Amino acid sequence: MKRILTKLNKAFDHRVRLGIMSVLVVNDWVDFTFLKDTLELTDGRLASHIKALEKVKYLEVRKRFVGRKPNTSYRVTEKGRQAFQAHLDALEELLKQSK
Amino acid sequence: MKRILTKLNKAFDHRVRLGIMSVLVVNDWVDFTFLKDTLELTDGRLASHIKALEKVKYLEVRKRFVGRKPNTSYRVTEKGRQAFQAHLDALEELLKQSK
DNA sequence: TAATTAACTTTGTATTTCAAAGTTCTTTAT
DNA sequence: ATAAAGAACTTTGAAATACAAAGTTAATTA
Repeated sequence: MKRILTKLNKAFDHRVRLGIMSVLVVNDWVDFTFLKDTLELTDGRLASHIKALEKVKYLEVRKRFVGRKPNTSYRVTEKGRQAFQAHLDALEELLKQSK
Repeated sequence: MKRILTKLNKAFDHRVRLGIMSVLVVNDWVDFTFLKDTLELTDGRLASHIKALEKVKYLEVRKRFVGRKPNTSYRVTEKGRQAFQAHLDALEELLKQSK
């Protein structure tokens, strides 16, 4: 029960980033539009939260053309997967704490 | 799986507030100093997050003297308890989402 | 040639967070 | 009586974050 809060990752403080991560941990290569539609975000808002996760290397990007359309996809890195799992573990521990 | 993000409560976006709530849901009337020590926060920082939770009526306050010392305690309101539970339920749903 | 689509980026504002210092009230020490 | 200390804040000011709205780029289809 030590240092409860330090184990929670501030990269995941925001619900939009929690949403992005939770979609990405169960799907390999998810594209921008899918995330945008699933999470019901404007493209600017989605882009900025993705950028924050990219910055700490929790996400990687792939840009290509699918048919004739540009397509950008993301997937979680190993580092991101571990960080997210650690965050969830910390959350769980926090919540099952007894008196 | 609809409107995933709207069910997450932004009052609980921050890890300090998650920490406060998780202590309060399992303890009746927790005092300021205990929260401060448990969560390892400065008093200013703790006070400001508590204030945010009070503002939305998730916490109530009791001020009194214990022996000769002033003592301020907090407990979660019914509204707060429900909101927190709803948030945790939403989190769980978010995380168990499948492809 | 014009309009559309995808995926951003930029701009400007508003909100949030924080440390550090200041405050109030009461007790204890000198 | 005066000073110092403790509890629980509040205030201040600065930095970081978040957001909507508008602008951008490159390729595509009408």
